[in-house]
Amino acid sequence: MTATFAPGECVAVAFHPGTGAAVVGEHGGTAAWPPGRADDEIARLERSAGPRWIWWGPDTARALVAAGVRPARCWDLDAVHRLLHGGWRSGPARVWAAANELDAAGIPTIAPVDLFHLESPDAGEGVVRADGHLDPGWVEGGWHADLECLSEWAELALQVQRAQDAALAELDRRPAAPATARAESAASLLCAELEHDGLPIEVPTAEAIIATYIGPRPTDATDEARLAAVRDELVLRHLPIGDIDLRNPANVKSLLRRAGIEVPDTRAWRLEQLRDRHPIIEALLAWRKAERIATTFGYRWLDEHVGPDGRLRGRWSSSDGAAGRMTATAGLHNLPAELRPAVVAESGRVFVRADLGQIEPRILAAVSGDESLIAATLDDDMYAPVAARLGVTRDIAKVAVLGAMYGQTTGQGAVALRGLESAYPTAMGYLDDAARRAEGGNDLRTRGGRRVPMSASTDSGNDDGPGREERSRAAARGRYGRNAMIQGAAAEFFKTWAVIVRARAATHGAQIVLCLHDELLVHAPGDAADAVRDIVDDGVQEARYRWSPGAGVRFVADTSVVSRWSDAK
DNA sequence: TGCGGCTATTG
DNA sequence: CACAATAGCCGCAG
Repeated sequence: MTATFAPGECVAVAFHPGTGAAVVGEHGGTAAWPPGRADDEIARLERSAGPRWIWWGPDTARALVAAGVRPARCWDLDAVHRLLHGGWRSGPARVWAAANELDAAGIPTIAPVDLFHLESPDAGEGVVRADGHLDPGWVEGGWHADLECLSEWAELALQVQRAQDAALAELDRRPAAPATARAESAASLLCAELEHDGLPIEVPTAEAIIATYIGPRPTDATDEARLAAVRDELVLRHLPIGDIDLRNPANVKSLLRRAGIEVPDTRAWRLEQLRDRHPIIEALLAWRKAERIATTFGYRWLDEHVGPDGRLRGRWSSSDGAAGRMTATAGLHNLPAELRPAVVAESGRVFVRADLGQIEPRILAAVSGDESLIAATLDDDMYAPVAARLGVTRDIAKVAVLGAMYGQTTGQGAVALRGLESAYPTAMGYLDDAARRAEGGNDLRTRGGRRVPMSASTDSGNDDGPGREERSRAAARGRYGRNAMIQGAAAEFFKTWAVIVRARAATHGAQIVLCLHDELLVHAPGDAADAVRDIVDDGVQEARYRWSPGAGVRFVADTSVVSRWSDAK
């Protein structure tokens, strides 16, 4: 039997490669297919109805991408749960509990002994227990015991989606929250694709760059240790004293003391100012650079994370951390600039690279609604009008604005901060308000509706009242909360942009291969370069409208078409 | 073995 | 060295 689904209808899907797939539409249509047919039927439904697929979380997205299905629209219960409730903890049991207003502390777990005879859910009890929680056996794998279970799992997903929909609609003064939930869902799917596709790397080029720091690839562990000792010697020969481990900061301090140099720590920026005091400083800085490559971005890193197809792959999360930025492992978010020449588009393809200009101050203007600051965003360089208004240099204006968003209270920016307060009282008031609430341990919510929990982080352990410790912690919470409102909203804007680009670039055979907080790298067929470039640029304006309809803030992107990542900018 | 401190890299 | 992140090595407690 074949169920029909209306175009754009919400259709929950439970999918497991070994079991098959079950779908349940919001208007009651259902279908289920065994493993052999599931992939094709889902792809067919995607083409015919183009539903908004509802699924429990990233595992389903990964399974679909692995099966070759790349849906256009989705609703990721896990991603929306993290948006609504904050933090990183999620998973079906928590998502279900939150949607049904159950205490997460009451979530049942499987006793360890039961793990050994876990075949199918208890016959006596259904998926929803008497206390309202999901049966842990179902959560741990029972949901894909057979097609019948998949159908029930999909039906439950549909129920959670309705609850989330209602919760989003009730968010006070945040009309963009439902749009943010959709963007966050698509971003989660994008993460599954980023994991699958990887970032194109020219391995011989990467090896050549690594070799300039630490020489050719060691033949074995002994050789590796020998080469490391040779590097150590280049530093230690400047001050031949016994038993110094350069990897131990305390040892380095005493080494420098022999050269008559006393430092509170041995960070590079501090050592750089002491370059002319002793030649060992220069040698030590070079050693640090090489050590970094050897341990973190060397041959082992290449072997572990670059596949035989020349793609660098890491684990992606669509909304980790404080304010919901995307995160990635395997060095995808902190690749040293020196290695970027190794990021090369494949033959016949190009990179369309774009970054959002001055995204955080523009976001500040948008979320605060400060008319004067909004006016400043009309400039390509919004620090210029701010500097003119304050009567300071552009550099001072920039430091002051960034300092206001980070919570800086000392240094050069602090003086100009008073100027900001009188010139842009609405924007500064917005930041101060966020900081005050965070200091008091009150939860925050970003423009797009992401909850930033502060209450959980207020535990101060053993302290005797409001002493210096507690005041310092409160101040740290204030800076954290102040910044989370900006960084979090910027992350929402970025993801909205990214998923628009993802959808439109796909029709040209192009894929996003890197997301970097305010920067996109799209791997596109050479003859689609101009089209994708337009998609990226137009996408910024589309994102501005979707994320914040009606606001007069101008957002800008710097876009270029290159073969090598490092050729941009 | 796990965790905090230090260090380096990025936006 | 403000805000965020990942990741490596070291010393120290258990």
